[in-house]
Amino acid sequence: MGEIQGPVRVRFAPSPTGYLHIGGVRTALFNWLFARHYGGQFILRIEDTDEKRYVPGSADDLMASLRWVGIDWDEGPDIGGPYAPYVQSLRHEAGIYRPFIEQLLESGHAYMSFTTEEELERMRAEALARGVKAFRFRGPERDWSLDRQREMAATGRPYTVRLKTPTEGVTAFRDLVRGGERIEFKNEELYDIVLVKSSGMPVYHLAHLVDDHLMRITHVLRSDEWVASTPYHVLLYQAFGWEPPAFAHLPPILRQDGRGKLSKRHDDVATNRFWERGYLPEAMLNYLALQGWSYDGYTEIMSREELIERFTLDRVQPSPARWNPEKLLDMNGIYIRRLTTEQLADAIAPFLARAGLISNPPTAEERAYLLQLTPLIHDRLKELGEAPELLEFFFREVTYSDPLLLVQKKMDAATTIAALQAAYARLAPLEPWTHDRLEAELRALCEELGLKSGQLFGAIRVAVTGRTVAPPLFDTLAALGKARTLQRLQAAASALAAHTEVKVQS
RNA sequence: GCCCCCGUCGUCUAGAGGCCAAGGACGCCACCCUUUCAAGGUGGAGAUCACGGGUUCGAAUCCCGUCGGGGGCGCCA
Repeated sequence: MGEIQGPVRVRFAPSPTGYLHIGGVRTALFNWLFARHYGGQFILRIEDTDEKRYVPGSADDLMASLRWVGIDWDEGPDIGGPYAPYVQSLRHEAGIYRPFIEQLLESGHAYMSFTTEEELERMRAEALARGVKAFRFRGPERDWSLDRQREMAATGRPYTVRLKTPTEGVTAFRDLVRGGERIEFKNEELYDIVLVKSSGMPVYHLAHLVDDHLMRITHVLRSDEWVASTPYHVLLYQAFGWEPPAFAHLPPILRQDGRGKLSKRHDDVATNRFWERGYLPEAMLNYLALQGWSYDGYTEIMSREELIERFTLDRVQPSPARWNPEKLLDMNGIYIRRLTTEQLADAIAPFLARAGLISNPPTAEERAYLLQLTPLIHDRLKELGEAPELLEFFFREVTYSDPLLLVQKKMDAATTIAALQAAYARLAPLEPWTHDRLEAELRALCEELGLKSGQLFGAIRVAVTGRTVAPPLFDTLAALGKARTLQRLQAAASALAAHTEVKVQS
């Protein structure tokens, strides 16, 4: 096994049962990278044969999630294609699966099973009670003639169609992720799976396989949890007399604690949550590509194009990866730092608007101001959603919930108030109000007052921003403007005075 | 329970018999830079390559067993 040759067609076939989580995006991504690397096609197909778990709107959400990270498809439910439709319920309505079911019945590879769900349930429970290790159901009808099956069906008894699995021998397939190694199952350990529900709706096993064949899928890259059902698929390909595709089972992404697979219930991993919090799609794409795949021992930051160029199946890891939000966060920071000021400003604008700090879309003045503020937080941002918090004091008045924060090391309320007032006096006449002039004046003031820069600047920082952690001071003052700076110096001094009942000299 | 898959620093990984007294990244710690926080720079702790047997002159790399983890055992996908 080695080189992949010939045209490549792969698909991502999610079921619309809720939000797409990042594990699903990873599976889609590997398929997409594989298709793009070999110049093949990537197909999106919606597998909605489970009427019970269907969640309206989730197909749209899932497509939005894929588009967000930049995954596009060559054929799909929204854009059609030569094998349309790309939604299984629609294909079922169009009668696409019917002849194939008929074929299986005729050839004796499948049979009508009249055992009801309730009976099955009871049998399972009894078997368990008897201490049977594994309940492997094979219906008595598997030995009936097709005519007899049809007669029974004609009486109106509901039935399912089951695959008549062999009871001896082995079924095997090769897996590209494991270097083309053979994975083998004993047929006696299989059971007669349902192919068509009593409602007449085909089940995943049948539908996906017929579709893959009809759509000329060459490689099936899917999550690891499918290896156990692959022998059934192999058996089905044999029953139809079709050439099976190549299989590649991708390692799962485990929860952070390693206990089980990632799930929406336990982990905050719905894809749309990441754009809400301000993750860059490039960062997500890059992070996800590294979950189970690597290029070499040291290259991590790779563009979409580099990923496409470098992605091959032989570098996909068979062992599970583990969800690591800290690594993603770090990577997001890297991608944010690579943005230009303009790009970042435009990226954070919606977040500021949502926080009510600016309008949506921003006015020309707001955008200009934002362009001035963006460099102050550029290196400090890891999620775009943090921007409103970091920038809030530029848009709203500050309050001093704890005035004692104004007091720096080795200072007290009195000296702090004096320092703030001295700063006020020093800056009031300052013209022009620029970074360099502010720095020169305030450094000189440190000398005069006999204060360390940390002390004076710290006090001013809290006075002007209302917080102990903020962007660099002179940039902040310059961006804030003279009027507001002076007003806040005064307000802070008063607040501290009121709080400590120190008398303010006027 | 049965079947299948997997097993290198806490985490993601490099490693395809000698270049490995195991390299990179995240996280962690320290120092430098510095007005706070970041960013950046430098350094550090952290893996007897799950364990035990083989094969071989030589094994993280090959084989077997054990243990551990994960997955599957549905008229869900």
